[in-house]
Amino acid sequence: MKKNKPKYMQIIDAAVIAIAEVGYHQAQVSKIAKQAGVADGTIYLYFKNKEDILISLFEEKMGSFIEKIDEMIEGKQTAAEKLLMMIEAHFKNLSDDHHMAIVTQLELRQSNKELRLRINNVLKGYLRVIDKIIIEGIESGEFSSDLDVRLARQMIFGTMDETVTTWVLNEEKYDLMALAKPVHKLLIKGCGNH
Amino acid sequence: MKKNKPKYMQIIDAAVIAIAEVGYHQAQVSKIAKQAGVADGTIYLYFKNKEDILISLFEEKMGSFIEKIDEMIEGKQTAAEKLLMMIEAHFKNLSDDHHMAIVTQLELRQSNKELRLRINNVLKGYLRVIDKIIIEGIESGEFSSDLDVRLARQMIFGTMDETVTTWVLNEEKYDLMALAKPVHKLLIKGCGNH
Amino acid sequence: MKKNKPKYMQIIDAAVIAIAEVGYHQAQVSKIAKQAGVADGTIYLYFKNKEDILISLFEEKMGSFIEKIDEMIEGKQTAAEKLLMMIEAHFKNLSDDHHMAIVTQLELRQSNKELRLRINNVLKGYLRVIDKIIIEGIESGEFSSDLDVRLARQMIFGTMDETVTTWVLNEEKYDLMALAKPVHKLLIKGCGNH
Amino acid sequence: MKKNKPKYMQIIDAAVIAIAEVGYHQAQVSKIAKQAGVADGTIYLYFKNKEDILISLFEEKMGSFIEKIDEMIEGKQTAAEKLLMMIEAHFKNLSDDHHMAIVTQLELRQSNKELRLRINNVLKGYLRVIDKIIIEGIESGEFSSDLDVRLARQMIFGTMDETVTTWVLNEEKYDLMALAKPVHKLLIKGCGNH
DNA sequence: AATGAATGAGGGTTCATTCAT
DNA sequence: TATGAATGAACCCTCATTCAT
Repeated sequence: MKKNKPKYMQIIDAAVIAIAEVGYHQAQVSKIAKQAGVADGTIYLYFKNKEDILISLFEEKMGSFIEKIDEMIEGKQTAAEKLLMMIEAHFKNLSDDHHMAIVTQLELRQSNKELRLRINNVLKGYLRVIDKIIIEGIESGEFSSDLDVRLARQMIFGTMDETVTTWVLNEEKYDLMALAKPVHKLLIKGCGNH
Repeated sequence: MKKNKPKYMQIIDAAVIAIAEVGYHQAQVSKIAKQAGVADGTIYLYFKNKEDILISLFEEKMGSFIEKIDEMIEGKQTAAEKLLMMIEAHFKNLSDDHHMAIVTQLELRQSNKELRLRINNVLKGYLRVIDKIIIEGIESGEFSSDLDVRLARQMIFGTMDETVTTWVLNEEKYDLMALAKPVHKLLIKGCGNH
Repeated sequence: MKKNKPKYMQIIDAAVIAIAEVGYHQAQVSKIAKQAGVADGTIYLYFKNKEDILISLFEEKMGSFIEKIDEMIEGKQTAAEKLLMMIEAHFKNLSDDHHMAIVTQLELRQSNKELRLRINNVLKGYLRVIDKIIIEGIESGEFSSDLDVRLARQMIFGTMDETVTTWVLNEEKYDLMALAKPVHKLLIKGCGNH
Repeated sequence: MKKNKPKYMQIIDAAVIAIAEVGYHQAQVSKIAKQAGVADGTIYLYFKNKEDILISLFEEKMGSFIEKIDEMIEGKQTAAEKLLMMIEAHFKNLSDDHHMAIVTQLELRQSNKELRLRINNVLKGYLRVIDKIIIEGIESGEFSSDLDVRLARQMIFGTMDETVTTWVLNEEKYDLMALAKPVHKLLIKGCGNH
């Protein structure tokens, strides 16, 4: 598999940095190659085209993130605990990687059809995790029984996403992690059973 | 003022259509000009460059939307009613204009610095409206007194935005307006005072 | 005749300034129009196209210069005196009009076929004046009898022109007029009869 | 060094031809590329932009010409002989290369600031050669001791230049080389010591 | 596998010119 | 005559991608 070859990740990591620094369109393939320490042509031994780098990058990083989340959540009992775990993991993940945060929140919002399709495909895995938590919460009685799963998921994801985007746009001037608990409280109340 | 010149709005409307159809990058200036029924050069009598069309388009449409919202909200008594009004207006606005919905939710998420800056500037007006509702809700006792305004705003805007984006990505196959009430209920619960 | 209409000279004078300041290619027609205080379209009531302005400008200014020279020379007796008169007039003419000096020495050296043709046509009148002086000098015995008229003319014109160009390129930092006499002496020696 | 790469000279030679044929402004980069047998983009691997081709072309050709002249002059004893050698070399150089003659005498007289600056820089090398001859002539007593070096240089260069330009404008209908001796005689007389 | 020189399609923008008023 | 809004042809340059080595 491609992913085992060292240059594959080398290029992906270079792309994250290059794209975060100057934006996707400004990040020429030759710039990424230079950053990765490989020749321009080498990029095309590992990626179909420039867009493929962007998508692969997301698939790679997000894929491992979802796996990690899944594991972490297993260990928690209640839906509320699982949700908190997820929010914290989500925030921590992006807090820890400045470049990736920019790429995720800004650069990946490119509006190309194929790009969007493949990104949404990856995101689906994440949304499924959220759905699982919601359904579990409803079944356990933690969450309101008439909660619309799709809407609840949109609220949860939308809120987290908006929170991170705002933080990135504010140049990460404040502590994102500190927002995990209050955001969680807000969402729990929204989903909750009162 | 530019806005009184018929060609100004003519070009903006053409741009909305052209960009919605093929995306911002694929929408050549000449294509927009053709759609508007003007010469290529005419575009540059009204806009500094291509990007300026995109921004102006947003400023124009969003600006008038915010004004409209502001008026509509005036007529409502409680914060909850105002919030519902806003969500409904937000959803209706985009439901009614297929092309604009695509441009707003997808194309405007371009990652160019200046673009983002000017868009955020417009958005601030919208966020202020949301903030006003939240603060009013807190003061009237409708909303929890320990509600963090910024977080609540991020939840409200994030949820609405995510809901519309999902709807657009699903090719508007279902009725967005029907989601206004349940989304409102969800958000009210989240902000609410229990 | 066009030349009697006030706007004709108004535009020409504006063109000299605009072209001297930013160069022919940078001097947009609209800029010249503005400088002249007329509408863009008005230019085309007096000139066929942009290039026609440049040529007309030269024809106009150079034409009257040649006439002037011709008259001044009449009054002089010897060929040497006539030559000095001409050199002094040539240098004075360009010394007195900074903008015109730039246009003549630099901007008019555009390499467009038609432009060159018409400019040469005007120049011919000047060269004829020089030829006349040379022939007179030969006939009177002042100049060498085996002087090649064309070569002598090229020496005279070439030397004057190069002197002015060098002066312009040196940003007119020294007194051009002061060079008239030494240049004259040099040329007389070259043409002279020893 | 760039100059060793075959494509560099290939493009320069193509540019000389293309520019001589249709003029600098009419000579599209794609036309030059085609003439050179390379892709448009290849041009930009060797030149900063279109103007850079024009300047490089001059630097390249003139640079080697000056070197050549310098060597040839070494072998001559008197200043007069050196001057003749230079005039002959100058005329021969342009006689032998029809395209280059056009480019040098007409196209390079473009009035762009940076262009002029860099061209003058190259020319300085040439003017220094002329100065050297003049000074030598004065010191050896061949030339008048009160000769102004700058003026003499302007006469020499101006006369040669004007002679070549006239010849080019007359479509090279006569033998330029045949003028070397008479021009030399004229100039020597001008500089001479009588 | 790796290189990097070469490719060439593609498009935003300028500005001389026109023409309806 | 005069206007100036509108026109649209024309072109340089970038950069993702290829391919001979």
